[in-house]
Amino acid sequence: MGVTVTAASSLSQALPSRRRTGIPEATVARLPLYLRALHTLAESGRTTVSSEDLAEAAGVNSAKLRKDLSHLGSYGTRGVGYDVDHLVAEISRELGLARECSVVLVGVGNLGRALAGYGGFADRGLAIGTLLDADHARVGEQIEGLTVRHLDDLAEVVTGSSIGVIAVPAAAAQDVCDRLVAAGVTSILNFAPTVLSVPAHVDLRKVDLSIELQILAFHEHRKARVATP
Amino acid sequence: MGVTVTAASSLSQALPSRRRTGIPEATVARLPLYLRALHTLAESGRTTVSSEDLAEAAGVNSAKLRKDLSHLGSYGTRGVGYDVDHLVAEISRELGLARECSVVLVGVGNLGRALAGYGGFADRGLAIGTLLDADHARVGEQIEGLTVRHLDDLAEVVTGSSIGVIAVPAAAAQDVCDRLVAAGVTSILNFAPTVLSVPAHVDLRKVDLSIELQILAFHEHRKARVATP
DNA sequence: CTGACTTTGTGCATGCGTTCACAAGCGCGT
DNA sequence: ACGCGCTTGTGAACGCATGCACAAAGTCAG
Repeated sequence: MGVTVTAASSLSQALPSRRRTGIPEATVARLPLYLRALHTLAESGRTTVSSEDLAEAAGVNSAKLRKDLSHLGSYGTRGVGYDVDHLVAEISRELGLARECSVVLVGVGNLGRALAGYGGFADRGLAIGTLLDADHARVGEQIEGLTVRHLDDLAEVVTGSSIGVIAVPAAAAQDVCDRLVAAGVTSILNFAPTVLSVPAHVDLRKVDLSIELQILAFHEHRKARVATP
Repeated sequence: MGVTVTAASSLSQALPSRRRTGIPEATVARLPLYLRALHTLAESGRTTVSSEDLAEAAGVNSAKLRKDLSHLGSYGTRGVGYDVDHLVAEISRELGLARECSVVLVGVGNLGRALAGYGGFADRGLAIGTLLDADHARVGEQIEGLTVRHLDDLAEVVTGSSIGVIAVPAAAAQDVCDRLVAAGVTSILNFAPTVLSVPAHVDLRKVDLSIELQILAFHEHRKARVATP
């Protein structure tokens, strides 16, 4: 207890974990953290930052931070630290945030709306590009500056490399998933509480909003159990 | 590619990972997965299930599943499999879902509303108990059968072991967090894209909705890069 | 120019998690 | 009763990730 845990990933299905790039999966999972911390620092006027300070801002160990950054290359200056802007650029480049990687969000219920407006998304570079919904009543609605289009328009909005985000009820998730795949999407992020199946060439990740809460409940339960054995 | 990754946790700050209980943190993170799969199976009428089948339903390796379950005890029958209902009961008990662990959700914006109605939460046992918001205009509103109360009522709704969920804008998160701590909450789940600081005795976990998307972008980027070197 | 201080980058050891592979155990048909 | 086949539970090996501790490298003052 008393330890801040940043939940984020790597309950992986054990991908060889470092597929071809020399960058470990665990490091990739932390890069977004560093990126956000760097943006915050940049806004407060910092131009350089030491691994110690950046690590604290991101909530990780400084040794881990340095090792993570070393996988990208040697972008620090000994005795000084890292140049904030330069590091932002390098991490963004590595994550592929510079390219216009269009994100298609399906489902503009509460969760979809929340995602569209999530502060963390637009960390310069990776913003939701299209909103779709199967409900005709919602088509035409304006959300965060975007107009909701119908799911049937999917084929028109999918470009070369698109990422699909599923934020629909569990019952509709597999159908939406299939349509995304049919439209040529090869990377899908699923927020619906269901296990989806996709062809072998598609990358599927899943975010379950309730898992972290249940983990927390476990610890709370354990605490109570230790107190009264 | 073509591998389904279930994102869920354990980018921990390296807690000794197995604090006192004999149950590894990685296993705890997967128990909710099994629980959901079991509920689905139960609804479709299955009474027993083999590790192979359950593993597929949950999207994990069968060996991993067996090892995970073995940490709870020997609840399987060799040659047959596991009794679905019994296993549900055991996992729920272990996670502390049986106790009425009241969950207090602060912030009923889009994200808060999405959480309140999230299909996965109410997997029998762990439901949101209270909705709070700092905006007087939202107080009194009915959401998912609950009435929104004002944040100032915090002290009245916090019971013995409560879990606090923060679903407010980043700028307000630290303030809400402090108020939760002051009210005696010792387990907090943060959905706001900010690093929060808490006293040593408080358990803080963080869910960042954008991280998974950025990881996916990385893989998509890498795929594109390999294709055109 | 030199020397002392600061901070990066990394070799190494340790521990956790995953996976394989198999023995132990249980039910069922005969 | 008894063996056959199926499934669990686990011992052991491997690999990844983490964290320590230090050498390399650069800055800044004088």
